[in-house]
Amino acid sequence: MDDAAYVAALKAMADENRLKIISLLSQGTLCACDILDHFNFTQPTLSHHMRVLADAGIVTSYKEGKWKHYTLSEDFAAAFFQQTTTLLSSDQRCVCELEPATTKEG
Amino acid sequence: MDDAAYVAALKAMADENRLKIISLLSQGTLCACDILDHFNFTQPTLSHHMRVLADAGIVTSYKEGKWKHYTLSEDFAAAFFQQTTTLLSSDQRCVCELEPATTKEG
DNA sequence: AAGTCACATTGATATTTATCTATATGAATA
DNA sequence: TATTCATATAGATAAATATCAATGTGACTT
Repeated sequence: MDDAAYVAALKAMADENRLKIISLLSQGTLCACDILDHFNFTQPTLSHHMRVLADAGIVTSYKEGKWKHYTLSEDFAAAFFQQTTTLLSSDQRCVCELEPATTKEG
Repeated sequence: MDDAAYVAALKAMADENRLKIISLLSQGTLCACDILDHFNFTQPTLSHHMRVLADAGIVTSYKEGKWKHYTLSEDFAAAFFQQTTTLLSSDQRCVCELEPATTKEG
């Protein structure tokens, strides 16, 4: 997981409903319809949230007939902890040495 | 850190610029003007970002004359790791037992 | 083949938010 | 006291996004 993927993961997690989905999936695999039962938003909204989580690499999925099953990514937790540790530890590569994204006018 | 505070922390972290600010502060205390040197956005924008980080409990600050110094919260890292561990572990309190926020019709 | 079920996509809307310019505040300084 | 410096606040704008209703798609069922 690189920095961009870490930001994407944080963005995906930074939503009450998606956090609850992650919490549900930490118990085991669920199909979309079972996840939907725990919420009051509509099916397209769940579809949106699941896509965000999948794009961020937090969940994986497979189809079985009509159903789509979602599982927490095996690697996600370890990679996320790793990146968070790097971020918050003082011995990381020092970002202060990096240039701003574009040059300021002098 | 409760669930609401955890979401707030994730929202605050889910921004490239604020992540970089956190990374800078992991090296030690900095005043706002020193942080600003590493970015190309304006001073009011930094002020906004620092407020978000402070409101989320990620940074603390104190004034010294004209300067405002920012430091990573001492407790934040441990609390964040704790919450993340709880979220991703399968032996958490099962969210699936919780009711949806409002009752569905039917 | 027609219908139903599970899920995805489209297009619209409302809210949030990152950013800016302009200005205010408050402390140091000349 | 007038100025300058560091930071905050206000107000505006543009982009992102969470949500919905409507519809499409693909698989199973009858």
